[in-house]
Amino acid sequence: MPETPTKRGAGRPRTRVLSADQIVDAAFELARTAGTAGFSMAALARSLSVQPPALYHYFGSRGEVISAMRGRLAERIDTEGFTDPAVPLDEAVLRWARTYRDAFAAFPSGSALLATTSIDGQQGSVDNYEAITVRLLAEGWAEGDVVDTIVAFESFIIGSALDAVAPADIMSPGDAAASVPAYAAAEARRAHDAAARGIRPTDRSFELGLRAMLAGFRPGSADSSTR
Amino acid sequence: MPETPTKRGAGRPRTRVLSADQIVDAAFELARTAGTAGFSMAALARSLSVQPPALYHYFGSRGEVISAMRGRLAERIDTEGFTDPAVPLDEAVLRWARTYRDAFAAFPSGSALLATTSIDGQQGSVDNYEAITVRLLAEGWAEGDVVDTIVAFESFIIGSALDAVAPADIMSPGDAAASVPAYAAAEARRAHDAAARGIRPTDRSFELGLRAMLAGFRPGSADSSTR
DNA sequence: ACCTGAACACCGTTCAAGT
DNA sequence: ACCTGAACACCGTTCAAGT
Repeated sequence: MPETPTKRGAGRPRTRVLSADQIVDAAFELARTAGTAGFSMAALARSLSVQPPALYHYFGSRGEVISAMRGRLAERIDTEGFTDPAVPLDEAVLRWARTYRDAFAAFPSGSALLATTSIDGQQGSVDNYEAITVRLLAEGWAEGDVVDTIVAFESFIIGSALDAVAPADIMSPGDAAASVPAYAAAEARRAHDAAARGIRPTDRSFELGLRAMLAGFRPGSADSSTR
Repeated sequence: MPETPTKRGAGRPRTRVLSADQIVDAAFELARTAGTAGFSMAALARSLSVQPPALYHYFGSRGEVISAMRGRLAERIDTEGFTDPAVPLDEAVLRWARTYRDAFAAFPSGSALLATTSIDGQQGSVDNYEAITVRLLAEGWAEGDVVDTIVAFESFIIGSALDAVAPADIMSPGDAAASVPAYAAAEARRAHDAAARGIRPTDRSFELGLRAMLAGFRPGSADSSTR
């Protein structure tokens, strides 16, 4: 939807029409309204009332736009609990994991892209990793277990973010309910319990899994599982 | 690459050229060789030496082809441990989770697609859920926790499958190493330890996280975390 | 029924303009 | 420097053919 129907002719405009930040803003808005399938450079350009090639002055490719979106999301992840000794480790992890999942669940295709795109050089992400590493070492983690612990939590968080943006009925047995009575009953119960609590089923799965990982991950817990 | 350069004219061929199974076979081969970006109906048709519209006689859309691939992968997930009382629960979960991750890590874009596509009506998947549900109930799980437990494990597994297909250096601090000394050292240690064990770092993260979840998830463990 | 060929409405990206 | 317009090589999907 062009906000101003004034036709821009060819040539450099007198005043700058775009900015990298503005493009990223519009990209989030587009991802929210158009979804993963509708997320294209052409649609992004339309939402900004410019021609697609104009975007390439600010970003070298579609991938770079997505990478910039990822950087924005990373800013919303709260890792401050790790550097504050007054915050217990469990609490720090809970805050980190919840803000992490929320940030990426807000960008439907973000989780998958995040998970498969290299962090390399993304200064923000790396700073977060440093804070977590320092804290885990202080809590007694073996140096060789620190990154594996972070990756295991991130895998759970990213998988949970994907689940959070999945269709609400993704776990429903549908027409097959009659042939899987125990599962169908458990699934109905889950939906009912979540509704009674005023949350989504996916939210409780996340909290449950997160606490299980917290309970299972203790310093040295890796020793027995090393093969 | 056309295997036979014989030009097929218009009209129904005397003998059937395609089959649904054959298309799915070719789709896996294409996903393997061309990756997510190169996975298109046009490329799939080329690999089968047919024109793209021919595929639509067997599958209604690109999404249906992917759904069929997902069905194939689901067949490779081992849930037999859950129905065999001689197999301890932990062992059953380990087998299930490992075969699950391996199956989807073999199909790069599969994990993200799996996670965001409804299971609804997929008979194979639902049968697996029934077996797991029956076992968890027998082990003392509350009915209201069963599906959340399954979803939490699946979130971890899918996130881990994404990590397994990510670039090997995804956790490397790269140029930022100097500014994050503790993390850089821990990351180098992780890479070194994995190499010494003859495995990939991502494999150990998976095993570590899986065992943490197993240790943390016990019947009734949800009670204290319900909010 | 099962394929080709033509067609439609899209893409991402490049590049020569114009100011 | 920063935009438009034209162009290229692709897409997914539909539909009218042909046998």
